[in-house]
Amino acid sequence: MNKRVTIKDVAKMANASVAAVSMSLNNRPGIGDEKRQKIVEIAKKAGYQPSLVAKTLVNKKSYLIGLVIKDISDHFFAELAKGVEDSAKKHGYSTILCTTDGNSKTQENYLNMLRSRGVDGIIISTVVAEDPHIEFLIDEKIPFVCINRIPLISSLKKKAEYIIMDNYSAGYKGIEHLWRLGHDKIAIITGSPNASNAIESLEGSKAALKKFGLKILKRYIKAGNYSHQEAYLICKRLMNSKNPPTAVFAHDDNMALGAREAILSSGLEIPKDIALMGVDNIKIGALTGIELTSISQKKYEMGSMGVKLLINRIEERVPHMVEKMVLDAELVIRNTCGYKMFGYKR
Amino acid sequence: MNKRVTIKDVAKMANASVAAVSMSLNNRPGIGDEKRQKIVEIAKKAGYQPSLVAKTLVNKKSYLIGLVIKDISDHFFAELAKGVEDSAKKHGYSTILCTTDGNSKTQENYLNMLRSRGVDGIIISTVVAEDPHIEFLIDEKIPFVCINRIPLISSLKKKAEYIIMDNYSAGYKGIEHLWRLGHDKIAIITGSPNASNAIESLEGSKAALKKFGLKILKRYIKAGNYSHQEAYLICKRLMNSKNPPTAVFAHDDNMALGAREAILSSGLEIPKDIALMGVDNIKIGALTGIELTSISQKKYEMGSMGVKLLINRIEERVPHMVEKMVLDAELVIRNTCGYKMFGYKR
DNA sequence: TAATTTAACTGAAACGTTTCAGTTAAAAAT
DNA sequence: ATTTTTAACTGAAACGTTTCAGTTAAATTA
Repeated sequence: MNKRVTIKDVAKMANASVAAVSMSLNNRPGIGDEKRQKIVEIAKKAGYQPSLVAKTLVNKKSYLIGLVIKDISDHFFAELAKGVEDSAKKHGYSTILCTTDGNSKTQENYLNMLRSRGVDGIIISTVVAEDPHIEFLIDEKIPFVCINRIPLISSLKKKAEYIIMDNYSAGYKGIEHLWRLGHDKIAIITGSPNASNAIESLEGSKAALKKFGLKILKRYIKAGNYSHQEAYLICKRLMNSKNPPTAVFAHDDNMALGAREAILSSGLEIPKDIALMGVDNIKIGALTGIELTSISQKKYEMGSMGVKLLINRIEERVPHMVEKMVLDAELVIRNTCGYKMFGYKR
Repeated sequence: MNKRVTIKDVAKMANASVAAVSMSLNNRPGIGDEKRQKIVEIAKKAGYQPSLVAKTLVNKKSYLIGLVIKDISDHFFAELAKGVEDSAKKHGYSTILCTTDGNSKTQENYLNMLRSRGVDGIIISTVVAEDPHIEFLIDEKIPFVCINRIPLISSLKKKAEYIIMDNYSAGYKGIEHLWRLGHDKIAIITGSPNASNAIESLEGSKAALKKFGLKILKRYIKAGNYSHQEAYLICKRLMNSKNPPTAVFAHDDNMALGAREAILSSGLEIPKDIALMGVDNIKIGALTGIELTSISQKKYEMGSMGVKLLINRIEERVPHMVEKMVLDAELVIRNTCGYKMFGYKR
């Protein structure tokens, strides 16, 4: 940092009091038009820029929000982050980027840091089902909104504000689609077992399996932790097993893409030999030659809506209530399941 | 923000002076071991967390860096951001994410904001060739490092620290590869005409064209502004022109992917009917069925190295010199140019 | 014209830290 | 036993703002 020109400096230049300068620059009443204009002008000429850190200290308002995600290079989070940043910018807030890489300790450190920096609120999409850190946010009365994942402990869930997709329904719809296409041997690659979205998707999928009279087989249900690489390995193993599935439903597009590599490298064709389906509807899924059937998640919108909620809460303009939004899970049919080629069988 | 427990509070609890507490907690000398321990313990018990904003104000050190990029949902920037954030975290800094969407006014606003927030330094990858804002960073002595793009005004270029790829060479190598594969009608989709990387890539490409005796034709050289959609449109037009190219070299993978959609939608096959090449080597280029030949950019490394340089500069550990790194442009051959199928013709 | 209201302006405290110059008391040196 | 040195500790100023209680002077009222 540098020898900045401070409010004192302009006070001296304008020979006015520090208070007068502050009032002038912030359009507060209590100062004559003439003097105000003079001060404003002098401040401008001197290149005065207020110190947001000093302001933050006295106003107890930082215009800063924290964004806590797993990995910014993941397409899902990148879109989400874009929504967050755009909306924050529009409302006059800045965004501190915190990526945890799924590490709970890192998340804790970040949460502490954000609090120390006096952020006005937090957008968090890394909470796990029984997250030990969320309580701290509530205790400290730091506004926050969960995106995509929520705490599952009911006392916390009640108090938390969130925007999520209807994951149960997503999990259900995927299986339904595959089943109607004629598949009976459907493998599922789930997310992290401690993430609410993964848990609920799986429940939805299981419910559908049951509904359609399909067995819930351990060997067809594998945890992929939202990792491309992991999904690749799992799928590879699945392909080589004695009774390989005819369809794989990955509960995340990145994993679906990993599975795709495994399938293709086995010489199989999609969807002719095997159906593949993901969740999230990331952009690259639409590329010609990929054309991944998926379940749409409104990533950008979740981000931008998220900060809107957050700011409502921060500025308490809106009569306070804990907002909970669950967005519809919408099937987007492309080419990896074969609907367009073969149609529904049942 | 909230009723936090401050240093005063713990001073009272420990009945010690505020100074004593500060010294204890920061491991400064001048306080007895016994008292220090007692204070540390009490602080911990009370859940004391220092206010980084107060610290910043007095220390004139924020442990904050600004990251200024165009678009976080762009794979290139997302990887870069990951490198930046990881490295910042490792060094104890936090990252403020600023996305400009290519808007110069937005960039200016962000730069001012960052200064007002007292960031210790800035990573910026949105400077244009004749950027009017860079000078301000130099004047204010705010450490910054440019990534991927630099100011081209020589007085500024001299003073700026940066990490870039050898874009000239990238532009050259792409044409060379295509030429050796037998192509004479090569279209180029360039980046933004005011970005140094685009300018230099184009120069490299032109030099190669010349070298190999090819004409530099206006109708084959189009500015795509790093936009997928724009490149799609351009390529579509190219395909429909009376004398369509047999190869297109997009100076960015996103644009290459846009071009790819255009080509494929015309019923042409890659690389059989037309060759396609990009720059950046983004991850999805490696997906089976895409397999885009490209020029590798070390995105993550540029980001992490960038903050390393920045922090050296900030903390002035390293004898000060203006660092300039230009990374090799390395051709990564996949399937969109036909090398593996046909080999070099010349 | 004197008393009162109002508007313009200022000084100083406060926000939560660090640090510097002092003060006190114990330890070391004479 | 007195002086000197050292160590432990404290009060207050400073960082750059905002705000509140006062002060001054001009404008209004009686």
